[in-house]
Amino acid sequence: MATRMKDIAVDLGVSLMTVSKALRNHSDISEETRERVLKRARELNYEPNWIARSLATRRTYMVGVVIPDLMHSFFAEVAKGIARRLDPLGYQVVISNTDENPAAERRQVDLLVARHIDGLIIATALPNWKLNAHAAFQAGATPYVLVDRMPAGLDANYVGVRDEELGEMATAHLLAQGCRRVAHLRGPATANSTGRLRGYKRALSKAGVDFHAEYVVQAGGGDMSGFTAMQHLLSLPSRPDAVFCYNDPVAAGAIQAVLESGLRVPADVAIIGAGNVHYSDQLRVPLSTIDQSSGLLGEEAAGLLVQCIEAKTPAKPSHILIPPRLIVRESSRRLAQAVMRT
Amino acid sequence: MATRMKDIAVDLGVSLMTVSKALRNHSDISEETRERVLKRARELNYEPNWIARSLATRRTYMVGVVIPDLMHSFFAEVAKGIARRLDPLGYQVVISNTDENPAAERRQVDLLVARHIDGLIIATALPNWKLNAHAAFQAGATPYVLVDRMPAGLDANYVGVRDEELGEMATAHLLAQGCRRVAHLRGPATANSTGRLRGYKRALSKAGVDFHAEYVVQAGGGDMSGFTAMQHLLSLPSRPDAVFCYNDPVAAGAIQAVLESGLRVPADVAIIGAGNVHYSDQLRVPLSTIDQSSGLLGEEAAGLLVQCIEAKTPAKPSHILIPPRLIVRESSRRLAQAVMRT
DNA sequence: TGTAGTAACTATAGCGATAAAGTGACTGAG
DNA sequence: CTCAGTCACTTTATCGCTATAGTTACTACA
Repeated sequence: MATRMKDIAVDLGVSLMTVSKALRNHSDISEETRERVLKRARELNYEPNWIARSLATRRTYMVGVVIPDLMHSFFAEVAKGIARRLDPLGYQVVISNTDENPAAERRQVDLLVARHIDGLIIATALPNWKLNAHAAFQAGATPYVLVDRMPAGLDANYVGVRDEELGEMATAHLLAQGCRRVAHLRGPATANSTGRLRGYKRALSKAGVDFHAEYVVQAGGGDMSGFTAMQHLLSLPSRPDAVFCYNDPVAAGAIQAVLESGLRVPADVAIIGAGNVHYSDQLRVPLSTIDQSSGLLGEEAAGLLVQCIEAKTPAKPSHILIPPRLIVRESSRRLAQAVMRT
Repeated sequence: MATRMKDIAVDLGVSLMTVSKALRNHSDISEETRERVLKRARELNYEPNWIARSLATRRTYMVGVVIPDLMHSFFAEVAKGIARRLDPLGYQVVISNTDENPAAERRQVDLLVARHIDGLIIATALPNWKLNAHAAFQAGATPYVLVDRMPAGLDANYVGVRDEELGEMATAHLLAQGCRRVAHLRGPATANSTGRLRGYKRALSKAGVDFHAEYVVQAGGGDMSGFTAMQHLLSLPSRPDAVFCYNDPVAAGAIQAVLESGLRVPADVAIIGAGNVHYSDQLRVPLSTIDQSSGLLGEEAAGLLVQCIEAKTPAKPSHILIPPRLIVRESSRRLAQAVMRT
């Protein structure tokens, strides 16, 4: 069996507590004894049993991460960012997948809270964070931070991208390419999607281009929805010459729809997405996108969460917003100077 | 604070053990008392404290999963398969990323074992599983299962694909398209890569095509390595007209190299990969590939692991091999009948 | 009628740590 | 010389649960 503190204690003829304190650099122990304990611990290959420790301290040094889709490289990158930040601090990251399913999300959150994780980072699939959405949070005060997705009507710790700025940046880029019939495939009814839509409108108005309601079509978030939504746009009497898509998967679906209809990207329809998922540059038409610094997002979320965990008193929710970055590739490049601009 | 068994016990005027047994459906308890306990537990919203339980039972119901790259959708899918199988059994899955780095892998495995996980599933980044590779396994007898990657010189529980069959299938397909100068971008020096290479050779010999050593080039495993390795192949005096790539990322890199050199895929060079990663059909040229049933792989590995965990006596290692499946897309389709063949 | 046997609980010890309070030997100020 | 004040430990009490060994009543059988 593994060595326990007691073994070291008996071995050294001291009390168990002396060992415990020595190992944790407690001030109560003489330099000499500490050395003896540390030495023997190393020799016996002692490893603290964190289960016992957790029971006594009520800390598990585990952090839960709940994301809608592991397969979406954006979230995988967020998760890696989180781990990168938390690993050196001794936290173990536990990732759960919800497949964009609110019920699954609730279940996973409950499971993690029941596991007594110290904190939670969530990219939620819930469009609005109704009271009672996550029962676990009412009772236990497990600290949590939201990333990327900001559900409507909630004030919580949040780390995300400036959505309005993102929408404006993407749209302005398309306008700068000379496109005038710029459409938008918007996402689900979340604060993010609404923010991006606002940015889209603002860019149009700044450029003095009229807003046409039929140019804004709802797409879910996956490539299939992008495909069908794009088909709809293509069927309009006055077909758009550019589309700002809610995210990269939607954009990938949109490109497919355009190509299948016999039109060209970007010559006939310029397209830009958002998220800069890692295969975007290998698509049939390398995809222009707005980078959301997914790794950084994760790191910031982790940092904020640790703050909350270690704070004695629960501070009021804070928001960290990261600026978007335009990445121009082939799918939206119509003018030579566009290359320069980036 | 959360309700404890003791609260229920006092509340009901029975002993703590009665509650404990009742909640675990122990035979020792009368139907009537059990009902009373269950009812009160529900009312008080009791949730067992698994940390305490773990301390007493020496089981955590956590399973570690160590993979080389979360961003690679193949592994993300394996992880999802594992979770799909383990979740209903009450296990929590803890995923760790190693970035293909052997040292990181060792560290992650140690961390997980120190966490007292019940078992481990590893897609290793170690080419050969030297003695002492994972110190954790010498001492503690944490059961583990390897997936996908089979390091050389080891007999352990393993779940993977029939590599030789995979290599033969891919190569035979390219030959069937009429290609005769079929090259192979092989992976690192692992049993998998070697198996695929054997399959490649066998297909050639079965078709009566001579084997040319210069047609086999080492590529790491990522798209960059595929890109440079392909450039090398293109510079050969007798340039290949088809390439079987170790995996999809390598194939994606290879396609890029071919296109950049001004040649066409598949007209000038047909390409096939392996793994069927989820964006393969959205690449510049939709990629033919060999599907490895990644989700199934994960499920099987999880099933095998649970068997090991629950076995009283450690059984001898078993191997589960899954047959590969050919998926023909544009990157290798030269003949009309190829469409029929699939 | 006495002895087993069973059903249904209860009591006692841990699991491997930590927190908080206690103890004895010195030290030093008044 | 005395008494409070450190220093360096040791003791005791949990943390919340489980395993194992009692402990009562009853029931049953010869």
